[in-house]
Amino acid sequence: MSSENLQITLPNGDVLQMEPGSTAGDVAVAIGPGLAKAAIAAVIDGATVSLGEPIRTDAAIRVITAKDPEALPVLRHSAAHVLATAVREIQPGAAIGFGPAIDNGFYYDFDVEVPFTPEDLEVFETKMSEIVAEDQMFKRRRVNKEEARQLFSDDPLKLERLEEFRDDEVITVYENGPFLDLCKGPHVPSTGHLRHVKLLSAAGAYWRGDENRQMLQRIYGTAFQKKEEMEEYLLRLEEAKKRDHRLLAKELDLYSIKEEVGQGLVLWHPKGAIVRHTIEEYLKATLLAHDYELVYTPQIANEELYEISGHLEVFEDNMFPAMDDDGSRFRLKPMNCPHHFMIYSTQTRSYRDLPLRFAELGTCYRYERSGTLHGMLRVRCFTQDDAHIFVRPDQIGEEYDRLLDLTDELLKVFGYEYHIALSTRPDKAIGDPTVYDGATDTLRRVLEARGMDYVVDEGGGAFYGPKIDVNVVDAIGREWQGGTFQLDFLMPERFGLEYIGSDNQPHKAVVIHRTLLGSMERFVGGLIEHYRGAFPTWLAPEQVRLLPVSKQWVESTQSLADELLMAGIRVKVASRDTLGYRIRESETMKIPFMGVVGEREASDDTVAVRKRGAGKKQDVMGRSDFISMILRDIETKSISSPAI
RNA sequence: GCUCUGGUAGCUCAGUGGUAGAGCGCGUCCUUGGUAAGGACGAGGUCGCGGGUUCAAUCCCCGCCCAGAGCUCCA
Repeated sequence: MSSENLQITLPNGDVLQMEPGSTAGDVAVAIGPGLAKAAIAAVIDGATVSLGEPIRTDAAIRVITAKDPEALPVLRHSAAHVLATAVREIQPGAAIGFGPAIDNGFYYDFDVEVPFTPEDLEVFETKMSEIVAEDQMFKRRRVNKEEARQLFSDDPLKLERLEEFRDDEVITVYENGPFLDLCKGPHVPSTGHLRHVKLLSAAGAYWRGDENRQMLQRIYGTAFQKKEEMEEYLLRLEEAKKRDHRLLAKELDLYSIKEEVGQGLVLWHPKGAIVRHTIEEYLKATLLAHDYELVYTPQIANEELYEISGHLEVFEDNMFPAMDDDGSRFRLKPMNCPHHFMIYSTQTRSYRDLPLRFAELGTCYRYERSGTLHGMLRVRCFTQDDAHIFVRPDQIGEEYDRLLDLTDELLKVFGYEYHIALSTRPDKAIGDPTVYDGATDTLRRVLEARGMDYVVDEGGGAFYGPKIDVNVVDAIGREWQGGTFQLDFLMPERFGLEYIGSDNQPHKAVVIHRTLLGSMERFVGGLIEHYRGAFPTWLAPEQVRLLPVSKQWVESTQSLADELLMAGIRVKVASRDTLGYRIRESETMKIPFMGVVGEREASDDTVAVRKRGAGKKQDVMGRSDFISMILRDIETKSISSPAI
């Protein structure tokens, strides 16, 4: 064997001569003992592989250590194997499904007779630490299909996957201790690397995500390189639990969902309603200032409308059943667009009229599957901050620019960061691909011109047009679905939405479906979690609570309350129970300002002001100063004070 | 919709094959308070709904309703 050495290019540009048959791990050793020790995996020509992977051709190689972002998924995937090893040790009959790394950890699916309990998870976790302590090597092996069939003869799920391989495809298996898995890898060198692993939950999951197939039992877990990272992640989970809008909303009396009314149907209590009302008023004022026109449309429509739109064909599963009226069939509207199109088509429109922007806080009804309902975030009746913008093709770019301006203006007010995603043409797209792609390029240019960071979801667009999505990032870094600006070439065809051009000929308008906040339900639900229930003053249901030190000072306190009310401030006087009790209650209810009035304050016309979250710290101030301070907070929609 | 878990006072939960408890909240009274829970007494329950087993069911069994976790992340 006298084949030539392999030319290995390292990230710093150095070229290493390696003997044929060398592995990625050998490269790490050749670079230095420190790296060899820290190495977890390697990237060969862009593909992440295990250190045991032989190098076949000249290649660019980068060795991955715990510090590299690629290391975490490798670690977690290996953790999934260790989990499967443990489960198999304890329940040898458990058939194994898939066990990938996922966003925040990993899972492994098992086909077992009896679902796992939390106690099972503890047992598995203990077993896993033993496997980690044994430091079993992850050994990679290439096999052909026939060998693989024999290796996995007891694992029907693996066999099913196996049969999907082409005969010429490379099939690899990974072995650690007693456990063997059909797996493309890569893996860490040995189980000893998995020092911080935790199992989190177990639940059913369909084999291959298909609800027509058998249900497997999925165990979720997570793994980290460092203990502190694990602790931080678990803390974040705790924090998210504390912010759950369903719990906070109960404590703060914002909304409820009653069985007697129906699943997924939100009852807005006075305190929740005032939050929503305040947002809606602000939103409508902002839209009018941005040259939108408000419209109102009914919540039902003749079914024929949805035949024209095509919803009946593609969306019927998500629509409530029809109501019959002497041969006409009516549907609760699942979206507002067809109604808005009908308004557009009441007149012959000129190219000079466009863009036309019809906005409505439109209440829609969708039949969501019961298992997907979730507090205010997924409901069956919701009010959408909806608008349909009718433009000429040459106006698309400018209109998207305006939409991005408006988004920025709104989301800043609520203290949200956001990410932008551009979705491009899918295979199933209708119409002329050059029109679709041309429009997509226009959107891309708008984003580029604004210097915005964005991700591209290739093929993620709807079949009728590309879109830009705005995902908001909340106070603890979670992403929520926010705005979406969807271009539509299809509905103008279906509804004959035209305008007369300067050439005196009719042309098809282009529709932009857009929502900025999404639905009021989801937006307010998200805000509750974002603010942890501590709404900024302009949104707080009760902005000020006034506390007379004793009944003696109720009258003086009430006169201050009257002044606040006159100024348009939401205020309550609380005079029962002890002062300490009332202060505690005000804090619990997350009221932004407390004002205490006793002998001193009553005599010199002041108030002792205590801000939410500020503890004992208080400012004694004149009553008019107090009012103007609160008004300033409301007018500026301040999100920084008082403490959230 | 499917799998699992749960449903007991307005809320959070304990409990038992012999028709039920706590804390908070609520009501009344006492206390008239100076910065995160003053005290006493009291009202409040078809133990989710329907059926079955049993002398007896809130508890055991079956069905249903509702809630929670999960059901995309592909060897």
